[in-house]
Amino acid sequence: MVRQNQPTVRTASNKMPRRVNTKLILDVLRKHQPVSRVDLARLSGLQPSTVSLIVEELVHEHWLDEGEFVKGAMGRRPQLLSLSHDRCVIAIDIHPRQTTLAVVDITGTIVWQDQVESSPDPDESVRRLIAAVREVRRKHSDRTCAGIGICVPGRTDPAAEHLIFAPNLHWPILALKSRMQSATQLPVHMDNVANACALLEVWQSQSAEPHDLVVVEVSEGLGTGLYINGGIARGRGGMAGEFGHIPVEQKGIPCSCGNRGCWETVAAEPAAVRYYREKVRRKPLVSFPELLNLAASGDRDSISALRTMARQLGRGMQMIAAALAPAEIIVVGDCTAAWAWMERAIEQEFRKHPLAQKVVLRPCMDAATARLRSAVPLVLTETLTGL
Amino acid sequence: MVRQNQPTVRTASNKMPRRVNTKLILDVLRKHQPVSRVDLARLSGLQPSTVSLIVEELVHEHWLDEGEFVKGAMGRRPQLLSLSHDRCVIAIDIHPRQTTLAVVDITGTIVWQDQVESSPDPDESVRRLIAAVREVRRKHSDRTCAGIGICVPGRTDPAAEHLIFAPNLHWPILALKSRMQSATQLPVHMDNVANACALLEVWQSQSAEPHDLVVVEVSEGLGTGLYINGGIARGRGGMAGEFGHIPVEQKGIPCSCGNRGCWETVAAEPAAVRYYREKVRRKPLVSFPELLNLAASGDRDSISALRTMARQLGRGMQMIAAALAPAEIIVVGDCTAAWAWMERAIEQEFRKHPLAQKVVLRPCMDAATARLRSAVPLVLTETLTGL
DNA sequence: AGAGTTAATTTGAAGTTAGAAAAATGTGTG
DNA sequence: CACACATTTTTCTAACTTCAAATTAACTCT
Repeated sequence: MVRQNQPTVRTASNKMPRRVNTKLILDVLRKHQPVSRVDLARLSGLQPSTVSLIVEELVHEHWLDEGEFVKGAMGRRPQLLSLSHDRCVIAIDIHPRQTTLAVVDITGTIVWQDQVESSPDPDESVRRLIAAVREVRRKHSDRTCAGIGICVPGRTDPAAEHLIFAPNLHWPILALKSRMQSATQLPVHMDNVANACALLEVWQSQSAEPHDLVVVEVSEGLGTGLYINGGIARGRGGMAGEFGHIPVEQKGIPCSCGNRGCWETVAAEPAAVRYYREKVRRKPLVSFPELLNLAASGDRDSISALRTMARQLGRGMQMIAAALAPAEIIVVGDCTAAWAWMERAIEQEFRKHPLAQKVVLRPCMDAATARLRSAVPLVLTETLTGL
Repeated sequence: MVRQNQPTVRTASNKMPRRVNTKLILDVLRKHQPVSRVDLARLSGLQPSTVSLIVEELVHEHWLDEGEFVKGAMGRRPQLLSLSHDRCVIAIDIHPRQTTLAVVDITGTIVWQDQVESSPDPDESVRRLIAAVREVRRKHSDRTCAGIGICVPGRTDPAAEHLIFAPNLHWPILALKSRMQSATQLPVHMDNVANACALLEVWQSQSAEPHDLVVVEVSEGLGTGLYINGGIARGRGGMAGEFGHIPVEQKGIPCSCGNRGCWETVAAEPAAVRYYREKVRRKPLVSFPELLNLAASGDRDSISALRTMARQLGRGMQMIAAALAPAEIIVVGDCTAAWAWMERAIEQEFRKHPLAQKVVLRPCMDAATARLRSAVPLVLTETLTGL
């Protein structure tokens, strides 16, 4: 006799096919829009009749817009369908020195964006953020908001309820997600930069079936977002992806994690600053952004420091390539601004490993908007599978 | 106008809920058998009526056996259901020095097993294997065979059609899968030891929802099977899991991959043999099995060599813990016979890493039968989702 | 013997898709 | 300008599903 009563959600009801097929239609549409119903049927493998039913529903719910009739050869003219600019999500990008609020429609277009000033008092910061979101919703009340996507630096807990580790962030965000959720009555999804960017990359990918990819986020620390088997690998306690804390130097310098010689200690921003100071005679105190500026102005020592960092990045990425054989490794972070100087060094070192030959290695372009646009998959991947 | 006609299988028909729920029922049953229909409903979250329909089907197709009526307190007596011993799979375990053929029923019981002698001629070996399978099917024709699961040392190609890398194996198995498939008209699934064992561990797991886990296979080389996000992580070209080829020594000895100082060079069987030879004055040529025997007879030097290997294993597993945060790391291989001597060393080294604290580290017990029993999930995970 | 209890089945309603047929909406042609 | 033909889209029916409620089955207790 079994008495447990777990409210399992693993069961499939007779509504499941509709959920799956709706997601499928939207996926195909995202990659091929604008597209007609027949082509949607051809591309998805569904029957035209089924496509029509689903499309009707989606148009009615403002996911899709019916467009022009295409003048073609013979026969009835197909009507083009596109993702509606009416549906949007609210994006919140929390960055060490600034917080950005934006409205992004489901096509990925940033409709509106602005900074939100944070306060020294974390609680006040959250209040301001909530107020700003309310304001934005009112201003854009003509659009249907699908939810809120929050992109944070640092680690979130398994359920992405709280921010549990955010060294750079000077205001620890306690229960931001739940407070936002109850204040706005919208679905709120929060995740760290690396995971969010990984989701965005998959979302934007043109390939039919998603392949595994890894996002390496370089900042004060080194974080990775692992997209494996159709989802973000979270691991126990949401701690997966700490390649940055794999030791790579036998007698390295101490790391924040308590260990010594972690990859993070030789390949993140502080390491580049350190390399610079070791080179220059009059040891100046420079921040990483300043280092980037120096490099941009042609300063040799700073470029050299960035190259050293790049080599160390490439070296660590060998581990990622060997461990996971992802199709792509994508670098995110301020350092991508210096990609021109780093590319050769990082490539040279990375490709030394026999298992690194076929991995595409590239920077995430336009990182600032990427963090905002990532709110779309952040919200929709769950919203769509959930209903 | 779109002209592509990909025969996509991503669509959901109205039969999909049945597939999903059937799999769910079997999953719950596997973990709680014997169990009644009502309890199945409670545990799965499905309605009793739905459970009855699915159970009826499963009984009819010989997946389930109806058992006794339980004498309980009041009310109509529930009828117990169990996995049928009637359904079985054929397991083929290809091991460096021997190939084992077995009949395993879906409960995991090994019904019959025997060795198949291999020939110096690979082609002849395949023919003998096929003949042996035919013989076994005739002998066990009273059972319904769900398919064939082949467990191989070495790497298979992405579609697991061919064996592409099997250094230890002296007969390269060309197209074993397809030849077996056409010869027997049964679904054939082939995978390497680490992946197969990972699937088995998940299959046997008593926890409700599967957690990520990693199987480390120690033999001549070091291979891993990564179970992440509900499936084996394969990566591009099926090359995921090569933690063994991550460099861990700055100036290590050359590795078969072309690199130097890979984890594999310091923690696999040849490394243990090397450590032994470095210790002993009269350098004797011993194989790893001989080393294990020496250790079993109390020989200090061999035990010391195994301990050194164990420390190196623990060291490399830190990488796995940091990278993936799996709930478990499971060691497979002949060396598990020496676990008594290795455990402390491996634990001590492994737990040094701050991210390795919560990972369960253990050997796979009864590895020989594990390789055979893994044929069940190897065949059924796809068979069940496929229909 | 009858009330109470629990398990399993039956029945009807509602949601889905597939597939065929029909309708809509064009072009080309005599 | 009627009419055949082409192509897209919708309509309609059959077949499957699950769910929820009602019913039946089988047993215990008083």
